[in-house]
Amino acid sequence: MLREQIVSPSAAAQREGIGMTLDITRTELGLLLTLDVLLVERNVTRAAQRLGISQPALSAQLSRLREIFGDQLLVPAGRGLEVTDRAQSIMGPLHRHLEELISLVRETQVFDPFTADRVFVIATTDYAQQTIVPEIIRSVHDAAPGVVLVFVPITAEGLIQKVQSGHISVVVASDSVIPDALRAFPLFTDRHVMVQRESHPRGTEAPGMDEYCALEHAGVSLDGQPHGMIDDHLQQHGRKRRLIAAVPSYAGLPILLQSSDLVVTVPRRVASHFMGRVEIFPLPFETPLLTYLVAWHERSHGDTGNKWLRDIIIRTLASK
DNA sequence: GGAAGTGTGTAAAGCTACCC
DNA sequence: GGGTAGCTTTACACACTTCC
Repeated sequence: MLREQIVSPSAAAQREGIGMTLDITRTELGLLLTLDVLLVERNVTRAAQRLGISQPALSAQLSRLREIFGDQLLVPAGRGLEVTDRAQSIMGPLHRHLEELISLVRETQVFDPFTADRVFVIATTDYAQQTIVPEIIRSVHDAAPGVVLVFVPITAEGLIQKVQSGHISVVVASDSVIPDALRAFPLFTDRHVMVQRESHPRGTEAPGMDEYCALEHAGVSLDGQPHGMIDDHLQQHGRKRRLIAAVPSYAGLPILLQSSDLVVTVPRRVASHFMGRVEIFPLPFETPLLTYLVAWHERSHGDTGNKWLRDIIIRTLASK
């Protein structure tokens, strides 16, 4: 008989009514997974496909769930199903607890990079995509040929939720981007430099403050605003530079440099990856040090696969 | 070891609501 | 009103566990 109590000191104690009498069965635990999928899909056919069973089988499971909860849980609404108030109240806690159980299982599983076929999603900034992504891909592929890395751009909106839900495995970005709620480990630091094309008419001397502000600049604007961190910093010191154009990505800067007399101010790592011949100068003023981190959510902290990924990113980048 | 009970699966048929 | 989509019910099969 499969139906048995999960938490009980002994069968004898059960018969005697001694010990814990948690009224939940292995079957019901499986049904909770079904319910979780059903509440998301709100469609028996699609939920059955996701769970890899037939639609009637899932319908039977829904029937048992309705019996257990004493509620319809999902009621017909047109051609689909609508959740009841009771199901609505169950939905959040159920999903959270199941996520915790899944994490628990993952924590106990040993991640073997040689045989792993897992997909990791890494959220990065434009900076990382221009500089360190190739190194991460090389290191991961060498160590784990079956692992697939998916890089996605960081969007401030919902970042925490995406990391918390597991849609994003880790975040690689500067400390100004990483939310405090995430665990993080420092990778390296960087500073801004000024870059111009080779044979620029202004010559090859490092610029002074007056010259820097008088030069025509191009920049990167992710949010559509025509000023950034450097402009804010200059403004605090009562200075202003001449920003002529802003492009949405660091990738657009080299062509601007080669085809004009514009100069750009970017992190040194970005400058060192620019195509074409360029000249790099220190800035005539101090800027805050950029600290880059790898960050992850508490729920992934014990996941051996996630830990392996963090370690390989740290090993690859921390020494650079 | 075999019978009985339980859980879960599929196939088929029926019902209901929506769309044209 | 017929076609379609989706859910439920029924009948039956199979696997597994428990009990004798």
